[in-house]
Amino acid sequence: MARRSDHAPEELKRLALEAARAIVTEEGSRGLTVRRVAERIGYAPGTIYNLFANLDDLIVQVNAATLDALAVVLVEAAQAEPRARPERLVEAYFDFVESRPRLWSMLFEHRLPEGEDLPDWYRPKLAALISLVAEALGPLMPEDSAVARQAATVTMWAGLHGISTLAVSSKLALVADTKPRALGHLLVRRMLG
Amino acid sequence: MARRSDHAPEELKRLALEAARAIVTEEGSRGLTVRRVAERIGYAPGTIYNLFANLDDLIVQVNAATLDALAVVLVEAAQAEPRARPERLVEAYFDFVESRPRLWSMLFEHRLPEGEDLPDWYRPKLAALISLVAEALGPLMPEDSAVARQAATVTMWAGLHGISTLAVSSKLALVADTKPRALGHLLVRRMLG
DNA sequence: GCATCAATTGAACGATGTTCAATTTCATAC
DNA sequence: GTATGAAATTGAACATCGTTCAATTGATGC
Repeated sequence: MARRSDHAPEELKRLALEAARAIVTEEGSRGLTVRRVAERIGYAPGTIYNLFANLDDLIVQVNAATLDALAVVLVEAAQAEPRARPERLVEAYFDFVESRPRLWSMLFEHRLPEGEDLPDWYRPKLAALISLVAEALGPLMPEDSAVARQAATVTMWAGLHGISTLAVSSKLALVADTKPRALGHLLVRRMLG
Repeated sequence: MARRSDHAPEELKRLALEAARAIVTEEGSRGLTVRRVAERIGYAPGTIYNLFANLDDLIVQVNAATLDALAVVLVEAAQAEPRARPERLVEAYFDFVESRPRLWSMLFEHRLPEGEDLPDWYRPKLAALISLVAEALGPLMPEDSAVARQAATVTMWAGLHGISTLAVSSKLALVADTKPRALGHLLVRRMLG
């Protein structure tokens, strides 16, 4: 049984990504295998390789979707009036992380094979996220030059990232009794002067 | 051929950890397998399971050693006169990360199987690191309560962690042309008010 | 020298990512 | 309707992985 026009090729890819997302959500990235994804969508393992170069490619695409979802959430938080934005952004960020801890883990813990780089289409996604925050917080930042504002934004972003990944891997709770979210607010408050 | 008194049991464990460390240093955590470690020390795969519960256990112990090495480096940096400490600590931190990027990656990217926690002896190692920084920077911090100082310290620590892991996975270079180290200094400067 | 015991082995198992020749289905042409 | 060709799908095969464990080996105590 080949060629099922059950699903157009694009549809099939969407199905596979959705299945992968579900597996990671339910049991973490360790449960994500090519065979499980195939089984879940009712195809043979080999079919996955028509849709993705390999398992790493599939993972990167799931991660990209997670990044997109984060962008949506942050865009909304950035609509708030300027002075409320820092709080809103931090809240939105941690709400997102806490609602998808396993997808979040995979997003930042997955490593490509040595020497392989993230695909070119990945960079704009990350850059868009940073720009979003930079523009939302720009009016509130003390620094004058655009370069300095960019540096401050990236630092905040990396800082939030650090807090959330340590929290998700339960390494933060080992050394702090303060909620991750509170540390995030502290960080942003200080970074904005 | 059994019982080689070539190596006492403790010595053998040390050898295995050193072999694992070398493999990760040379080719990253993806190259680390039980069979490769065994081969490298001239034993059969099964022997590794006399020394470690499983591969995850071995990895956690390599990671613990990395953490210990970081502590050594930071202790030295903390000897400086109080006002020079922030700079020195940040420099020492990034020197360390840049000198062992692959060990560093594994330290924070490795995940235990779902539901398994880090061993109990791991917590004090992390806590000691935080205390070290907290005590070194305490005199320079504007906050009054010990709780607030702890929160600020953890935030700095998590922030540096975020910056360095994004840098090591080359995600930072995608969005910032500022050197990670400079972002680290910026973060600490702001966090210390 | 013999028996005991623990360390060590390596074959075996199930599962993994990946490949690819063979098969099956669909669209098209007649 | 049927034949043809292209394309999608299959699933067996391969190498490798983590892990287990009965068998084997070497040292130790008597």
